[in-house]
Amino acid sequence: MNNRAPTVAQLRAFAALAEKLHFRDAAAELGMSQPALSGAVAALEETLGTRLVERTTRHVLLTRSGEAVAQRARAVLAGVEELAEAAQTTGRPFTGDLHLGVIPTVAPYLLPALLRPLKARYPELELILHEEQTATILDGLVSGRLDLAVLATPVEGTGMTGLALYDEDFMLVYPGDDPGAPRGPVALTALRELPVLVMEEGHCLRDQTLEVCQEAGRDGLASTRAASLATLVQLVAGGLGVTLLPSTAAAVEARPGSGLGATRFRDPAPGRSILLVHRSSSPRAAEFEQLARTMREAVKAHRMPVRLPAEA
Amino acid sequence: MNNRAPTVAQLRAFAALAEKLHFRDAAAELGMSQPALSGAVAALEETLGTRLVERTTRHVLLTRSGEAVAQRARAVLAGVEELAEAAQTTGRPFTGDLHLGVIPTVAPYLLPALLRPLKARYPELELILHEEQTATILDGLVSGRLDLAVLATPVEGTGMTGLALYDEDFMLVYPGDDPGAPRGPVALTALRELPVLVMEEGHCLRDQTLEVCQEAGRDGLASTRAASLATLVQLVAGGLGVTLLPSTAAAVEARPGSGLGATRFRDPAPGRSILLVHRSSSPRAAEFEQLARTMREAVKAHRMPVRLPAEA
DNA sequence: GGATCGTGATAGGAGTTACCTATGAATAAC
DNA sequence: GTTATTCATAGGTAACTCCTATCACGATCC
Repeated sequence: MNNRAPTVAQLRAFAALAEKLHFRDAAAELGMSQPALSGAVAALEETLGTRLVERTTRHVLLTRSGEAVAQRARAVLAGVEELAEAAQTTGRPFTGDLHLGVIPTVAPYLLPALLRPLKARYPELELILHEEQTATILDGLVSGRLDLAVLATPVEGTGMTGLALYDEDFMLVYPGDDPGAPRGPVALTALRELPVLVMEEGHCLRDQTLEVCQEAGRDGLASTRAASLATLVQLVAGGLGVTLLPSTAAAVEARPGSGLGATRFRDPAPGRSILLVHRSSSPRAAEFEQLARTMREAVKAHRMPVRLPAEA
Repeated sequence: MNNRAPTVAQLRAFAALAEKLHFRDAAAELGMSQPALSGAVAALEETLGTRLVERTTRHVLLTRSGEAVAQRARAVLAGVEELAEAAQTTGRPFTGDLHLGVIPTVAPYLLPALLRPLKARYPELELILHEEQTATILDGLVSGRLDLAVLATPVEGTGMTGLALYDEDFMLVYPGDDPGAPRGPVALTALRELPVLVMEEGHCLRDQTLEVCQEAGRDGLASTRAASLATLVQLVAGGLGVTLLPSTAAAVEARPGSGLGATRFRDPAPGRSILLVHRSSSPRAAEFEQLARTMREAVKAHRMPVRLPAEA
């Protein structure tokens, strides 16, 4: 007794036979020999445990089971066809949903430059934004919840590939009416004398700021911690201290009339690199590289205060 | 390049993997080895021309195509399952539609005896009646429009199998007020002197009557031809002649008070056999034989004026 | 009525496929 | 560094599918 499931080939064979009601013609249409079709149909009958066709040298008739099976076989074959087509369609690059994670200290300054050009160039791409902290984003990438992410160095996740988008320097941001405001680039060591405010835990900008401070020889920090970059800026404006902001953020937050001032550091200025990150195992690596190129072009076109990688 | 269609086994393999997201576990559930599953999924990807899963030693993730394909694969597999089940269900004997052809000179006298017992015994059987002439019925059997038929001998169709239901004698039917009405069984030769009315062409009763008349030594016939048996009876009642009717019909049409008389012929009396006919190639032969037995029982229970085959 | 044509089933053999066991490569976790 | 877990690969065997050639049966034709 054949105990296995029907085969697509068998269903295809039977469907053709059900349509033509003639073994030779059906076999010819399928591009197979008549005995092969005969065997396939016989195997299907064996599998299903029912006679599907009444064969005579005179005529081929479908049994009741045959009628029922033929109908469903057509449906199944259509489903397989649709499946094959869906596999192609869904896999097309630059189409469909793309879940993009972006860290909060980059999102508000980068996305305005990106969204319009991306939509223009890839109209079928549905960008779904997730503004989350680095750890959450990495977890999302690993689990498949996210396809792609914009993160800042260092990225410590394993199995991740980062494509350089741009580098940005940190700038010193201080209250706009500060009488001791610097008039030119300042040395990193200036941080030793200043009350540096940072964001709360979890934000990578916090860790980056701490690292810079440590490098500058500063130990303690003001205890106040801002939950968001907007709050941090308000604290500085309120005179509670200074802070470090990436140039893209500083350009916006310390713009003329904002009540804040910003100045660069002397070379070598501290900074961070912004990367487009995806799972190394992703089959869409090529697509993402192309996407990174487009993003760099958009950044350049938007005249963001950053350094682009050499190639761009 | 693999150019063929996906296999049910491949879809099953991929569906299991999509559910478990773990090659070993999925393979175990399918009762196959992990390499076999690995190969099956790889083959499916090759066939579809798309990466379906992102594999790492750490995790297995579905690509977008993978998600789409998994969903449709489940649908296809459900369809196959349903198909297999439908094949069983539809093939069950004594269930579903059964197209039964019955000749007009039998239908009104046999069916009252059959329908109730059949419905009682086979409640799931849907008898669909087709009252047609022999030639049409045979054509219907050959083409598959009909599954089964009640015909009278001789049946000349090839590839048909006839199961004897009963034999019925022909009776001489005459006007009830005929002064020369016979008082007992008459000889066949009596037909020579009588104006025998027959039905129009196509009815097998006409051919049978003609044959009996020829045997009796009668040549010409009255030119009037009745389109139906009811008409024929009216013609006889109107005094236009006599006719031959099978005993089952005569018992009804020449019943007391009908204005008609009927008498038997002396042995060997002419008659005809009623058969249950199906295509010899039908896989339902056994079912039909059982049906024939039930019909004979019903005929017997209904006390129809016929002779049943010896076995019954 | 015998020969011929057309039908589907069967036989034998070649090519391919699918599977299993054993092993390899890569990555986490300790 | 070592171990454990994961999926991929290799080699060999068993099974399947398909093809060509032929058979058996029935209808048709001369």
